[in-house]
Amino acid sequence: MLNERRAGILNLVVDEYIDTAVPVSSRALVDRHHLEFSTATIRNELAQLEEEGYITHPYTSAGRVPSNFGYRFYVERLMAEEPVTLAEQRMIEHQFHQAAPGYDDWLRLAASILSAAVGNVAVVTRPQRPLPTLRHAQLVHLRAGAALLVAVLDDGSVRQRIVGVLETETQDRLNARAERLNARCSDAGAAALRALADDIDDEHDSTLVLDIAELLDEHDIDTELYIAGVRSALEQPEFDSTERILDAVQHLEAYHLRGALRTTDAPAAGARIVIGDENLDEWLQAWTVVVSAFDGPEGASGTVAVLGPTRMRYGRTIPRVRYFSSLISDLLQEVEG
Amino acid sequence: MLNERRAGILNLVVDEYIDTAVPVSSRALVDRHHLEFSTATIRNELAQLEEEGYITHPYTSAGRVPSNFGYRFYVERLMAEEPVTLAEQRMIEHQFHQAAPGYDDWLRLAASILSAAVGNVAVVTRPQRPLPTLRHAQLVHLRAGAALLVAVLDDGSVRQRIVGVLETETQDRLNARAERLNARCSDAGAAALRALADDIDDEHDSTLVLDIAELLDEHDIDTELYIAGVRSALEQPEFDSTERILDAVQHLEAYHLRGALRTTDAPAAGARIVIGDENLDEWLQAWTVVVSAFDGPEGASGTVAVLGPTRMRYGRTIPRVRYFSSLISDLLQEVEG
DNA sequence: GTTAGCACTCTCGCGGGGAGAGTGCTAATC
DNA sequence: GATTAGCACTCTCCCCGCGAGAGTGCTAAC
Repeated sequence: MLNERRAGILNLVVDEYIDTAVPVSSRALVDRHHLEFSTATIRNELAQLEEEGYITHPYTSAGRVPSNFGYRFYVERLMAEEPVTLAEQRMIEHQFHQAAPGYDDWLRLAASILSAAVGNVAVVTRPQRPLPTLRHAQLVHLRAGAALLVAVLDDGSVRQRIVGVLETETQDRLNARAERLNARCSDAGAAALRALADDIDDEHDSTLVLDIAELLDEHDIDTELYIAGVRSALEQPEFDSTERILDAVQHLEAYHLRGALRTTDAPAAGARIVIGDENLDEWLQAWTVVVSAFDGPEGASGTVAVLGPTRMRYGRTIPRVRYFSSLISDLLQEVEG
Repeated sequence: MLNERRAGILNLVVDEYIDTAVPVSSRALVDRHHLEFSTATIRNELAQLEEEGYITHPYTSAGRVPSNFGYRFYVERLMAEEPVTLAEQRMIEHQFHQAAPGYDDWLRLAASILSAAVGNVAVVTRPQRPLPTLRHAQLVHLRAGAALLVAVLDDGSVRQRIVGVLETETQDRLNARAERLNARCSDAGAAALRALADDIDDEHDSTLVLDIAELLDEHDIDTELYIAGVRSALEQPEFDSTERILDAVQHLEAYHLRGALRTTDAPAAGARIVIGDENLDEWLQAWTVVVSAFDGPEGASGTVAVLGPTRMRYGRTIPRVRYFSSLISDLLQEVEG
């Protein structure tokens, strides 16, 4: 369908457009890449490429712009990847080893370095287990009648809620109660806890167990997200009008991103690329998402993603998302004291 | 200095400008408020007000715009407050009682309702104690040689970091170690922990105690922030150019806001209003911050704030910040089961 | 002290128009 | 048959000018 010359021209068109954000003319192609054909020949080929749906015209006589279909083909067949150089790797790893070890700093750092490297929004999620179990529950006395229930899960995440308790409970009595709960509930998942709750005589203990079960289920809602580089993405020429920026700002909030990342499941190795209208969310139709999963301890997994306009430096972005995904996996493996 | 009529006119100018965002002309004042004087008289008064620094001119022949000094005077002497009506209060309280009790949902909700009520950015911080002490420490086994240290503080906040441990530690042994630490360290502050660490023979326990002390000190860095309403603030006409929006977007990230709120200490009762160049942060020079503190349990305190352009509906914003501040205090007092 | 009147200033929006960039097509060329 | 030169045509973009309109400041009269 696409002979070699035509594919080569498509490649150049996409490269050029990604680089300049300006619709690509036949003249620009010939001049900047010293093609051995005249602009007229190139024009014929461009017309063909348009016919086949790889590129379009913003208006009658302007240069060509890749279509989503064109980007797809480019990503799968044409694109030259720009690998992460050793020097770059060393710089990045250096920054990680300077940060305090811990999810918070590492994941925040990852988002920030990645976004700077690709010039778009980067999002990293904290690793979570699909069906977490309870490691340890705790009750912190707030005041007569109320306590903070803190649950530490087996993937290390922490969830809390305020619960009512007897007016007479002191911190000591709450501790005793918590110990009792831990003895019975440690390592139980939400379903197991619900079953357990029925067998417990003490009414208050039983309610607490149900509370914990609910906390375990809050999974999706509560995923911690680390976002960076909103500004650099919005500086791209596609965001020329204020409404476009405001829309983007609104959607790039944690709440929306969580939903967006949930719909595109991330491959453990390599990266998934979702271009433009391949996205399910409507607001993402003009965006491309490059996403990959990384491994945390105990079967937990997190997500690394980059979001940007469909006109994105794919050749640069994709290897870097892959690299960060495996880098974080490694870091979490090799934590030293 | 400012006779009654002049003050009244200033009041009208500020009201009008806040409402329309258009420089206020003598004609507009006379027509819209049925003044008993002619535009010429008003013009004379406006010229006087300008002389005295309450208002300015964007260019030679345009209407008047309040200066920061004018806003200050308006806020302190002129402004008519728009109290939170009973109906409004009921609606708001209703929403709170529908949410799951807990800092997370409540504070997020507070930010979101407040921002909708005033049409600007709202920020709420989780209540923290100035010098927190340890409630309970915990070690979660990650893998051989590494564990997650989780510290629950007396204000209910949770901090964690990854720490190195002996290769041979199992979860059971980590539990035992944690219990040993809790027995000695409960209710200790950072300073007390540091002193304690010297007396501990076991080298690993001692390191852990120091780790906990560091976690207690992370105070500022780690404040949880709930931000809402960025979009509605940026929709105001002062953000007409894309650079202005991008600058604002960048600065309205959690990282910057934390710094901004730290510099303006919030009064426990009432609200502090910091207008334009009264702000220390440079990027805030075009913003007004209305901030108030609320009480959490155990002497902890949090912050409610609204940020917007200096042209802000002060009469509406200030009572609402006050109201939310006391509402949150109350909610945290009266938690029921 | 107040006001009518007027000259003056500055912005804003609109329309015209020319330059320029590109295309598509046709006819000639290799 | 592929390639190319040439040319007419299209569409955008930007600049410019200009008139309308909004407002002021000032002066002189009330």
